[in-house]
Amino acid sequence: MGRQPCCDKLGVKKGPWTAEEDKKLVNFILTNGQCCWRAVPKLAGLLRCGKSCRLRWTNYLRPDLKRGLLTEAEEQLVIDLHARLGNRWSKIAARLPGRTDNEIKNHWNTHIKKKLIKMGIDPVTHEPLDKKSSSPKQDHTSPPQLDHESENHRESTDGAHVTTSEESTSSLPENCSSVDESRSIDTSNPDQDASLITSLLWEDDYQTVPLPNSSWQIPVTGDNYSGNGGSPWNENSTWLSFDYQDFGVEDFDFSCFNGMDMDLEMNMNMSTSLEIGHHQHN
DNA sequence: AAATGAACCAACCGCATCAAC
DNA sequence: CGTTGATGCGGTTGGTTCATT
Repeated sequence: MGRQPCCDKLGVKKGPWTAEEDKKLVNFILTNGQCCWRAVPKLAGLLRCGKSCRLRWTNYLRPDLKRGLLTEAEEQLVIDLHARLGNRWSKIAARLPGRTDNEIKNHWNTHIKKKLIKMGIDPVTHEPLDKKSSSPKQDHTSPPQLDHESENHRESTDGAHVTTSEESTSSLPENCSSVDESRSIDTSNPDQDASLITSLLWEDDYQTVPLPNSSWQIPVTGDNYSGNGGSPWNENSTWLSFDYQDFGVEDFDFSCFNGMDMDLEMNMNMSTSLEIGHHQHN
């Protein structure tokens, strides 16, 4: 007997989610908290595979998501993080509260990449393009030093992996040259806030900030969902074609998202204030 | 106003990893 | 310790929207 496919290909709906499906999924999760994703579609009455449900939730329905374009500060942060972590979008996303890996990945591919190229910076290595082309050692097929470094980071930054002391000591805050490079990428950028964010983030002992959904299985209990703007859903619920009160969960407590690490909250506050600061710049 | 191309983004797919047995 | 199943991640695709001609 072979391994079961992640979902029955037969009778599983694909493609864009309808408001009705969203509603079912959110309603189910808010009511039941987390159970295994594989079981979610069945229990929620959805003709989707669990994977699809998880993706929909994490990328779109999660209440702590920010919507809209990344701010300059966030963008700069993504660049800095990418210089260190490479294409590990989930790790990068973990440092940007309210942003998903998919969102960041998309933004990188559609905006930042082009921006960097325009600025003469290789989006893969984060080195100047002309420098790169003049370097006989490097070619585009073999990712240069930075990629090698990021391979090390892959080990040292991934909590699941055991790190050697050498790897971990050389991992992040100490080895800041690339950040300095990327900081100097755009000296005309009035938004030095991003550098501040980055440095503060690295000071944070480079502990991976847990994603909010790491704790979303905490049962829904409280009564302050309608809160004081604390719930990101308040501001952002407009992007949904329905109102969360439709679910009868107006008293839903987002305490499961309060489980977010203080870092995360700090970062959120920080980026919010930076955002404001940035707007004031403009 | 219509046609076309570019840009954007949600969603899918396949592989990797981890935990349970 | 190997196998299996669930979940997570990153690359990619395809549909939709926007801009240009």
